[in-house]
Amino acid sequence: MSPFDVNRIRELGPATASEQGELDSGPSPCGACSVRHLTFCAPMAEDELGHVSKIVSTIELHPGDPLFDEGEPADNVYSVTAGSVKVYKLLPDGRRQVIGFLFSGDFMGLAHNDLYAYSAEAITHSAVCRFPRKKLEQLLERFPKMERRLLGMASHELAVAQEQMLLLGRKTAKEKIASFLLMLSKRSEQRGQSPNPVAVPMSRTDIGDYLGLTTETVSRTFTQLKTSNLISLQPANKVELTSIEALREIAEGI
Amino acid sequence: MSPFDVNRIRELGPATASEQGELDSGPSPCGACSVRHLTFCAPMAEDELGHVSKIVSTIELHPGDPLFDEGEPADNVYSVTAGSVKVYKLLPDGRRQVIGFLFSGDFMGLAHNDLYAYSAEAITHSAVCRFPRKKLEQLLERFPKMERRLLGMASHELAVAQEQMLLLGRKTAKEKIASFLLMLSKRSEQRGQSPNPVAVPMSRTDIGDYLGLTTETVSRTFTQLKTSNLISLQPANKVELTSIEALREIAEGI
DNA sequence: TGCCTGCCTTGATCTGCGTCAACGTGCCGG
DNA sequence: CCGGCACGTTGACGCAGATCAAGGCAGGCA
Repeated sequence: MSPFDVNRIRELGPATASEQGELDSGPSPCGACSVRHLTFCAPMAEDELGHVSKIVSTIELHPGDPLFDEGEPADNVYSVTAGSVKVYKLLPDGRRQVIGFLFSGDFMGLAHNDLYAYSAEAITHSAVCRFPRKKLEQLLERFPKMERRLLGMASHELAVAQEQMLLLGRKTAKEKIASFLLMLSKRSEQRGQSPNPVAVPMSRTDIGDYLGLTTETVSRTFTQLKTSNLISLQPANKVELTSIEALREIAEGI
Repeated sequence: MSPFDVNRIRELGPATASEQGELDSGPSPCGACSVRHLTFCAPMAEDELGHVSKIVSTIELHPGDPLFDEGEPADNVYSVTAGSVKVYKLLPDGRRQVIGFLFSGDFMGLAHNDLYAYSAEAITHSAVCRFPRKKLEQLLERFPKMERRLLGMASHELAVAQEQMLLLGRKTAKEKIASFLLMLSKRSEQRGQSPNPVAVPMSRTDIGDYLGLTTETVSRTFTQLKTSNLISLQPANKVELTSIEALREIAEGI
């Protein structure tokens, strides 16, 4: 049975998902959350988790399900506990920029004004925890260590965003794809999942919109890396990185 | 006398600079800091500023002066109090991405690991406050409201970075330049300086490295906007935005 | 005053990636 | 089992912006 099987999700209590990052659901006993160490809830002590459980609700998402849209009132903050979510911005004529792929532990919706600055949509079968913004702010006020954790995560996000600016502004298509695969692999490893072969759950279009390329160029570049024996495409959207070192050199423009 | 005249800086006490954003310097009586409302020190009460003054030192920078380099130990956090600073990342072969232009109130150096993720260098004659990281962390622990302010500023930075990803990944040269000028104008206004004509203190090369373009393309695009009577170039690196509305439509890709 | 140097502008040409088009492939429902 | 549809791949061609090259212009200095 796949860890993402819907029936299994229904069977699971909210926090019994294994370290593979499966779905939480149900009325949120945070105490059993298997990915808590990855989230902004990490610094909370066991006996404080009740305060978190009290304000959180869990949401199950299926591929393509929207979570919120750019411009809506930012009433909630979300934390991904399983699966994968993409966040993106649109131009009026439909041009799209994916600004991030989110996995277990990542949060979204921390708006600096009162509107979401981007839209969010599930890529795979996923689970997220929803925190009403006002209540979360009260919680942060009471638990500064949680606020500190959030600041640490935000400044990490910022560093990731800056790295992405370098990629978008100055790297070639080949360098972009190599960087992207290495990033996915590294993040997969950080979550305790296989870094190689790495799961690539998003479509070519999503990848293109993340890297500032078209789907055709993404496809051609995958083919090129495959032909150079740097990667090999495997079933179920897995990609094997045949030579991580060579990929790293390409990614850095060496 | 120009507000950036070196002699004037020497004359100024550290906090007597006017609302125009002139240079602070000297042994930092934060109480007189004219841009405090823009910085992460904003939430501190008058009678708490001594704690800040005690750990801060002010630094004067001349055009081209480096402040720190990518990869160095991130021992300090900096807050810009006057002038303009650029932060950038390099690829091994010298390709450069400017990831931000900083003005009064902006901070830098909040690294998520222990190394700076980018380099910083003064564009114009500038002043920055230096906070030893460890001591700042102690201060944040004691004053959660300061940490909250920093979180707010970091999440604002994040939103700006995401907007920049949209620009880098999906906008044309003309849209990039229009967006850039409007951003400079807006930020100038936020600091209480003239939004129009707007000061453009950075070189064409810096602009290109910020927008993912070459200097030639930046120059040509300025010429094109000038020819279309949307902007006019004025002395002292000022640019008048002749039709903000038209520029906004271009910037949004309408 | 005149030279030098750094920055900006402009022109000619090239090219990486986008665009347009066709086709392959796998999944799902009837 | 078959048709339809979404997604991925491949090919031919075009173009926005890069590259290469040549001046222009203003400020600093002897």
